[in-house]
Amino acid sequence: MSTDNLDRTLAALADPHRRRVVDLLRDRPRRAGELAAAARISFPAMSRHLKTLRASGLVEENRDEFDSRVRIYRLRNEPMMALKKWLAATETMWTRQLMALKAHLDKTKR
Amino acid sequence: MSTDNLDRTLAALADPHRRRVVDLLRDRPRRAGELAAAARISFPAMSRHLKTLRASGLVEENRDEFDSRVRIYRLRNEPMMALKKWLAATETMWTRQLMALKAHLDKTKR
DNA sequence: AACATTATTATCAATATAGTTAAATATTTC
DNA sequence: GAAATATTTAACTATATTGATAATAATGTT
Repeated sequence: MSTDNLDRTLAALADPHRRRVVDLLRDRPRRAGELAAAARISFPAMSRHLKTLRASGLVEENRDEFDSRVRIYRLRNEPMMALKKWLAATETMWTRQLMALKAHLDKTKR
Repeated sequence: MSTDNLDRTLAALADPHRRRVVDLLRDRPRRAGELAAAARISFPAMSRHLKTLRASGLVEENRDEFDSRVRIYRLRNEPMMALKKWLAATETMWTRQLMALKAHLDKTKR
């Protein structure tokens, strides 16, 4: 089965460390090293998680304007919006079912 | 890092076959065999995917009322709602940032 | 230029995931 | 009760993921 963008978003979010990163980036953009320290894993491990997150489009990277050794990661909202949209479809289903149930009950009552 | 419920939900949804199942179950509850056929994978493979989905709480299983050999799977909404809630937190962030930007622009204009 | 800092890529071992076929379980049908 | 049906569990293989340490790359500092 082909792996579309939503798949990669969900796969990226499935890992606890990566979800932690997303949660941290919600507050503000942060440097790679800061994220590694916060997640209590090695720099290389975090680096690969960030790569995964970047590939999914969930985060973007920019060099610090004063020290280009430093890479600042920040959240992108597009993948989240896509996920939200997919979730909305599920909700539509529930609404539909509730309406069907209501219709049924109304009919039975008659 | 501990694997909480949201992690398991996301991990379950990360697999394309399992997302396909969720999409199929949106229409209506279906039997295990029907899902395997629709996803073009073997019964055992589907069975394990369903087990994963059940463990995450995304689906529930019930025997068919007329033929108890048949197992009917249907969607549960609770994990989806939890996911939606988590997503909402991210959106809050964007709103906050936009408001901050607006405040900044207002100040600069003055 | 030499050294320090920030982060990534390479390599390897451990673990997890997913698929397949064969066997087992439970239930219905004849 | 023997055969058929629906599904799961077992056993095994192939592939992917993740983490750690060592090596590399790029930039900044003295």
